[in-house]
Amino acid sequence: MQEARSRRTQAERRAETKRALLEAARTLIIEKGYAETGTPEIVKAADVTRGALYHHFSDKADLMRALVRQEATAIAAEIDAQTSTDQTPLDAFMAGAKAYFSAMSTPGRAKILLLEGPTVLGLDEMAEIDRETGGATLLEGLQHAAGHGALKDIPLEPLAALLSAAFDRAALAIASGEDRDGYETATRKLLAGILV
Amino acid sequence: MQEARSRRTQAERRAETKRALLEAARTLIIEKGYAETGTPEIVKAADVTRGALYHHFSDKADLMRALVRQEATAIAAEIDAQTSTDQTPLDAFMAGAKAYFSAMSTPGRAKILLLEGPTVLGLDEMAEIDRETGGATLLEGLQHAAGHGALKDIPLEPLAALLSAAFDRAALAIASGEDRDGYETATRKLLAGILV
DNA sequence: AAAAACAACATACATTCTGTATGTATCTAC
DNA sequence: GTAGATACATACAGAATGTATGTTGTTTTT
Repeated sequence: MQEARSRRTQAERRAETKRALLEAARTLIIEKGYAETGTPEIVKAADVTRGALYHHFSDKADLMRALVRQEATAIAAEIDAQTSTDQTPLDAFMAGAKAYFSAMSTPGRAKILLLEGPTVLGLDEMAEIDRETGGATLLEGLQHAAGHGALKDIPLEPLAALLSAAFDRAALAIASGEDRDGYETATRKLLAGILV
Repeated sequence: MQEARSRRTQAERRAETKRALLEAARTLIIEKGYAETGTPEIVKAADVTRGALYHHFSDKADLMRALVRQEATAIAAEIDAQTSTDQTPLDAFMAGAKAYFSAMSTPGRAKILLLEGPTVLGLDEMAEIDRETGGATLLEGLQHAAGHGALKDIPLEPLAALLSAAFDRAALAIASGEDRDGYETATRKLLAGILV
C-alpha cells in the first residue's frame, strides 16, 4: 500500500522538481553569481540530487538557460500588461521604458539578464532569447515612428541597438538603487532628441 | 660558471614571466572565455608553471584583473593620442567616439573589457578601473558642454552612463564586424539630439 | 668571495567541482 | 499485474583551483 504522499503523476513530479531547481538556482546565482554557485549547492537547496538536475538539464549552463528564459518571459509579460493606449511617439517610448525599468527592478533580474546571462550563454543566444520572448518591440516602435516621417536618415537597427543598451544600463542602475528620476529624465531627453 | 642565458636581474625575470602569462591568458581568454580557460592551459602556453602564476597573482581572477587593467590602459593611451583640437561639442564627442571605436576594434579587447571583465570582476571594480585609467572623459565633456549653456535640465551623471553604455554597444557591434557607418551615424544623431 | 637572506619559481597535495555511467524506484499502458 | 518507460539516486572518473612545501637563482652582507 502506498503512502498518501505518493501517487503523483509524472508531469507533476517533473514540474515540481524543475520548479524547485529553478528557484534554488535563481536565489543562489543572484546572491553569489553563476560561476561561484556549484551544482551540489543548488540541489541541496532544492532538496533533490544532482541526478535529478542532470536528468532535466543537459548541463549547468542549460539550467542557466532555462532560468534566463523564465525571467525574460516574465519581463515581457509585465511590459505587455502595462502597455497603455498610444500617445505621441515620445510618450509611447517612455511608457515602454518605464515599464521595462519596473520589470527589471524585480530583485536579481537585472543581474541574471544583463550580467551573468550574456557571459554564460553568449550575446548571440541572449539576442535570440530576447527575440523569442518578444524583445523586438523597440525596433518595431522605431519603424512605426519612422513611418510617420520621424527619424530621417538614421539607420534604425543600429539606433535600436544603441537605445536598447542605454535602457539596459538605466535599468541596471535603477535596480541597483541609483537615482530613478535622474535616469528617467536622461532617458526622456535622449529619446526627445531624436524624435524631434 | 653560468650560462650566457643566465644572469638576469630579478626585475627582468619578474617582468618577463608576467608578460608571458598575460600574453598567454589574453590569447586564450579571448578565444575561449575566462571560465573555459584553465590555469594549466595558460601556464603551458606561457611556458611557466602554475607555481609562477600563483607567485605573481593571488588567484585566477587577479590575473584577469591585470589583463583588464592592461587593456584599459592601452585604450586610454590610444584615445589620448588621437584627441585633436576641439571643434564644436558635437564634433569633439564624435571624434572621441570614433577613437573609442577604433581602439576597441583591436581583436579581443571588446570581449575582455565589455563581456568577461564585468562578470569576473563585477561592475563596481570595472567602474573603478575605468576611473583610474582615465575613463571619466565622457562626463567631463558633458560638463564642459553644459558650462556653455547646452544640456539644460539633464542630469549629467545618468546621461553620461547612458551614452557610455550606447558607445560600448556600438564598439562591440563594430568590433564584431557589423556595419560601422550605420553605428557611427546613429551615434552622431543620438549626440546631435541632446546637444541641440 | 663565501654565506646568509631573500625573491622567483617548481612540485605535490587536498579539496571541490563537473559530467557520465550505472543502478533503483515510481509511474503508465496494456 | 506485468512490461516498459520515466524520474530519480548513487558511484565514479577526470580535471581544476588554491595552498603548502621544496628548490633554484639573485642580491646583500660581511
